[in-house]
Amino acid sequence: MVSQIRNNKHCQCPVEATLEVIGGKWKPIILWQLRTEKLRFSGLQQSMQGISPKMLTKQLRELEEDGLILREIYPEIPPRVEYSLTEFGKTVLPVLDALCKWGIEYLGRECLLDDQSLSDRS
Amino acid sequence: MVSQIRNNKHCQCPVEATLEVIGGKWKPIILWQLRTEKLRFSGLQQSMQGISPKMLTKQLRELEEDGLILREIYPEIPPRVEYSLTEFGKTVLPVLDALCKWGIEYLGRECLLDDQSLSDRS
DNA sequence: CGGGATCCCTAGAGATACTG
DNA sequence: CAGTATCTCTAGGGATCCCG
Repeated sequence: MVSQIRNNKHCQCPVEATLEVIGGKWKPIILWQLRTEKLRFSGLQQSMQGISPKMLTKQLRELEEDGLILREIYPEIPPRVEYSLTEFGKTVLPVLDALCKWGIEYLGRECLLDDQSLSDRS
Repeated sequence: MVSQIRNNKHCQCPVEATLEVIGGKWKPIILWQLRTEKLRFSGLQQSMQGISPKMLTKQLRELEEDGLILREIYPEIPPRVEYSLTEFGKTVLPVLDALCKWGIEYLGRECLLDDQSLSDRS
């Protein structure tokens, strides 16, 4: 798995390296959306208000390159592509969960995403 | 404490809101450096290879504005300013720890910072 | 449907020099 | 010492149009 990770030489700090993989404006949301179900490109685009197709493509390619998500192409007419979390991708969910919990507890942000399945938040 | 947080209207997702506060290239490192000791501006600058004074100032101001760090000014000649974590700032350490651990475990990054005091990493 | 290609454009980072 | 002030410059995001 590790071999699939982009080797960003400028990332020496593991925190920075992690943020390089799961951080940014869109990646946490993408990972969160894929947490429970496979989604198509158009499905993801709809669930992420305001993202352009170019940006969504870029984020998905990077997540795929890092081995977090799987891209399955069905050679149909019209074409269908489904994205899902890999087993490796699932290992970041607890980390996202930690970020989410701190945001809710200390920043008073409500979780606009589906907050039912935060692992064991009371 | 919460009232001290900048109200970024564009941050609805708590994960994004958290990353707004502790994310980026420099903030995790600053918080990490301050974890065990007060540091002066020059001390921080030395421990963070390559950061410009302008950028360091900006990051410190934002962290202060968000209530994570305390800025103490000693009216001496030459002037002395010391930065330290607030109690609120200490609450993010476990989150940083989670990011750090994932980076080390799954990205194979070594912790170049002082990795002794990662809470209870075996 | 699921993108790619192109153009544009500005926020923000670096470098350098200066100051109370 | 602990920062500002100024300038420059480019990576990266939005908008638009096109393609297999």
